[in-house]
Amino acid sequence: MRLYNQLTKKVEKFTPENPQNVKIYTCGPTVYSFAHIGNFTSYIYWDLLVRTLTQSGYKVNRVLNLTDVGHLTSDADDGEDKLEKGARREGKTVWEIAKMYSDAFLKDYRRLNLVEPTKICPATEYIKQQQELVDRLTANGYTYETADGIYFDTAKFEKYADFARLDLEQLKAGARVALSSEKRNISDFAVWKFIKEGEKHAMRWDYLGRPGYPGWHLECSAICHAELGEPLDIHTGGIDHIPVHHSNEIAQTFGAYGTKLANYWTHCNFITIEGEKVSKSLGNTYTLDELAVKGYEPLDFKMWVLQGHYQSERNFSFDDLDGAKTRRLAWRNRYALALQFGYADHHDLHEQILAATGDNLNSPLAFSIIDQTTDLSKNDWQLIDQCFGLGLTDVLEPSRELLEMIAERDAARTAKDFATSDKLRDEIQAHGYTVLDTPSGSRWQLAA
RNA sequence: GGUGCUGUGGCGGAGUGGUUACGCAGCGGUCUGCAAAACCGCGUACACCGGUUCAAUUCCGGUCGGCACCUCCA
Repeated sequence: MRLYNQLTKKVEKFTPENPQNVKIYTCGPTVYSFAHIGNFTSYIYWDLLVRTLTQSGYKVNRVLNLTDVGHLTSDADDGEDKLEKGARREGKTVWEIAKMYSDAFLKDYRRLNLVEPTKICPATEYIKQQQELVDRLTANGYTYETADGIYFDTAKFEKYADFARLDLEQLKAGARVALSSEKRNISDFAVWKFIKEGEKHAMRWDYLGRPGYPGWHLECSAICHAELGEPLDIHTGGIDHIPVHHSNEIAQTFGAYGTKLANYWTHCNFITIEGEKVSKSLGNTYTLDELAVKGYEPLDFKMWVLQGHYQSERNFSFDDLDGAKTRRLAWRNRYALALQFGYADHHDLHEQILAATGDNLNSPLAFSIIDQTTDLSKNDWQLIDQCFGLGLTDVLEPSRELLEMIAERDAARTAKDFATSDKLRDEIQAHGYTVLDTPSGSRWQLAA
């Protein structure tokens, strides 16, 4: 198994600390609105990662967090809390908002046939651990206090800029957010925010004798420490996390525990939609439900995602999605034929697929192998489903009545009674199946 | 301004110093009562300019594009 590692900026051989307990942490969603296809792109690629590791014989122990704590929409002091905003918009409490969107996320997660994490951790269930982390940072001399919170002093962690190759001087020049007057360095970040008297903030916890809430980077370090322990084998996320979120996680964990957070850091690229960046304000993104309305199953979308490589920029378009949908239907029908013809197993298929996916998750190459191998067996397709989770083998076989109808049509056709034969074919089609006439008799397929 | 990624046939998308990627769409053929499917075949792709080399889409240098992140974001 080879994997790109952001720590070294190159593809490396993957060697876990313990093959029987490969520790993976995935930065999860902030649950303040419905997750869209851009969000799910990353979880689909991490599903591929987990499946590839499992297929390679590793035992995966994976934690996914849910950011259900409200955080500021920007670093500016007057920024608005996303959950609070969502709650006001929908006339619900912040807790109801978090619950509702967490449930929606997990429902979509399952619709995409994504392997369940070993544990899913809502950040609000780890407040004590986050406070303890701040305690340790303070005890170790990494923090300072301002009027609005407790900040991490990034100047105290000399390797801060290395991970993202940040140029802190230049960052200052190009920053689009004004430097808070009390921050010592442009890259310093809040680990704990105070709630001022009279300030509305529904989610609040007492800390150091006053109400407040955790900074938005804190939860990942705290949950990793509590649930997995450092070093993790792999920490995943989107490329947007590299410069800020993950740099901060690394700094916090080192500051609190003196340890390396993870051995491998891997990030997926962002997709654009019809040539534009995914943006909620542009309203150019889609949820799985919105795709379903247009006639695409969640797994058709997953097929589209896996046709590309996780590190490349993809542009989503419906023309492309049509292609992925067609290809997936063709695969399901190849499975249907495998059921009816009973092809022999291809014993080297597993090895061939792993040679591709094990090489930095090259799913497009794996797919080409599947297309080039004819007459795949039932078992082969089941293996492919284990590798990619595309729901190819949950094909619903025709009922006994339908099979009889197919046989009846075949008989009519052999007797050259084409009127009856064609009528039966239409009826069968109405039930969602297409009939194929092969030299060895009629076979069924799923209708498009 | 900084950092990183990227430029492959109609579209998407792997890969490689010299031999078919693959998929979708299209075209032709075999088969077929018709249709469908399946199978076979077809398109003279690798941004541009130099360099290295017997040979470069593949390595090196430069030019010109495109994109993302640096702000909550996967």
